[in-house]
Amino acid sequence: MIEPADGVDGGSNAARGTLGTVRNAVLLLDLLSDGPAYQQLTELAERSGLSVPTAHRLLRSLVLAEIVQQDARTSRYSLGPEVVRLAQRYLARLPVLAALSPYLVGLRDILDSSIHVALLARDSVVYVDRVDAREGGPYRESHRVASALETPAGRLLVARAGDESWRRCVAAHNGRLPKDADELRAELLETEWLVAPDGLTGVALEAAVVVVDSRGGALAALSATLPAADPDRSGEVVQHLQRAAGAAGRTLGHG
Amino acid sequence: MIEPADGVDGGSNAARGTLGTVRNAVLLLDLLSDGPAYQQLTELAERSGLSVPTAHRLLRSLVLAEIVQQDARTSRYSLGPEVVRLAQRYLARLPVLAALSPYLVGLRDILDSSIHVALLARDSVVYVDRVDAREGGPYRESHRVASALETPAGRLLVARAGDESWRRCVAAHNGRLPKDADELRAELLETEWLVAPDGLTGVALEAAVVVVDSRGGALAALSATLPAADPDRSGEVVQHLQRAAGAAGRTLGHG
DNA sequence: TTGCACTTTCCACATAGTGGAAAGTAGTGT
DNA sequence: ACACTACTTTCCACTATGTGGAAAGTGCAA
Repeated sequence: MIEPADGVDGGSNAARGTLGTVRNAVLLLDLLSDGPAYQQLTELAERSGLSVPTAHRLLRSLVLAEIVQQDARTSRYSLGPEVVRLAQRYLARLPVLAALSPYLVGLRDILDSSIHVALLARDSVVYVDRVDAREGGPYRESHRVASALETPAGRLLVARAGDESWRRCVAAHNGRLPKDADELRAELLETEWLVAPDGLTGVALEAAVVVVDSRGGALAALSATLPAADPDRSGEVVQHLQRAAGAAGRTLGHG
Repeated sequence: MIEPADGVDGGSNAARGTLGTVRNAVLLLDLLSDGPAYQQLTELAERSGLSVPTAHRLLRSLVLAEIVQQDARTSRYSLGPEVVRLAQRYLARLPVLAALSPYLVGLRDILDSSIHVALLARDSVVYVDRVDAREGGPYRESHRVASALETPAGRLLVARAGDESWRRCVAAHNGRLPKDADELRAELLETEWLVAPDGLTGVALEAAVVVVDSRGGALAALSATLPAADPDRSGEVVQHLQRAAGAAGRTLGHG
């Protein structure tokens, strides 16, 4: 009996005609992206529900491709540098980023704040591009990944993503939501912008807007982190962000 | 007979005990990272040497995991957003980046240039972190990936990587090398820094140094792009870069 | 040394992945 | 409108390929 990584068999299985080996491999990658950077084989096997030899073979195959790294000392496994190359090539050819890029430095100079570009990936917001403010704050989190509902940029994006994405994000969100999920989503779909305290520092404010293509799909979020919490500037900041996001969206022909 | 994606069988095969399905899946990811963003199934099948149904199954499995995206209109395939999430989580936990991050803004302010952090991934340099200069030049290439020998940062890194990495990079480099490969490597191992015209614009200069851990392994490269080509400043720039790289390296306990 | 906990290899079994061929789907030109 | 082409997707029998249990290897600690 095999039946890997699937709670209940039968039923309407969306994964029909899909390779179990690939499913298990990405399951391991998922586990490696959680928790500590380097993890033990036996724990990965247990968490994934795979037998130890199977997990070992999968990891070895991924190590050969440099998708996964194995520490020579402890023989623990972690993600490898090849995922960075793949991601970078993806981002380098992503039209939204190219469209936004020319505006970022100008925005920073006008708004005197750090500017970020965020994408939605599964149930996470990832901050993929940034232009740092003139005076850096005490902390600089360079490769931020957060649960989608945790940040303004993420909230705007996930509300505009598909229904399934929304449900996944609500389920994955461990913090408590201020109101009913559907109601929150309706509210998020109303506003064009969002200002909220930065989840990390708590004192700074993050103002976010979305970039939509010609068909109205939300492709990315553009956000500014105001160094001090002076809410009076929010209006001005949002206005500038919206102008840039609109201009960028207009240069995107067909999404 | 199966024998997928392996020119000659027999011999000392390093891939023994390795899953063909995983090998083929990452082969497709590799192909997707080359050439146009969206590619056809048949061409991917041909380029990979896999049969069309097999390539289709693999891609479908990867799409299910959002490692790969399929355009609803053209049904062509491209890399998907999940690779970005994985890469970001890898980078967020990479000690070198955390060690370098605090110095970047200061370097930009002193040197009045854009600061970059680059890693080596297979045979490519990827520029994974950046702090943009006060006055942005005309172009801003946000997610740069280049053949390792093309840029100063890459050259320094690959010379210090393993022998096999060096060979791979020399083989992958399509431009022509100024001298014999081994001689070039010896030279690169001598210098602590490198200044060369920026491969992209041609006019700007890129100055690079490496960050080494306590055991002398090269973990990353730190580089500055000088807006105008005034070589007199190179000495000063390199000095500041080295100071930051040294300080960062010292905070890294055991690599 | 013994003991423990983890990683890696071995091997027989049958599951799960394979390729050819056929069916479905768009897009194009006449 | 039609047939024609080019590509994507599904079907199916075959067996190559991936699987899990058990055993061997490795390293660290007492």
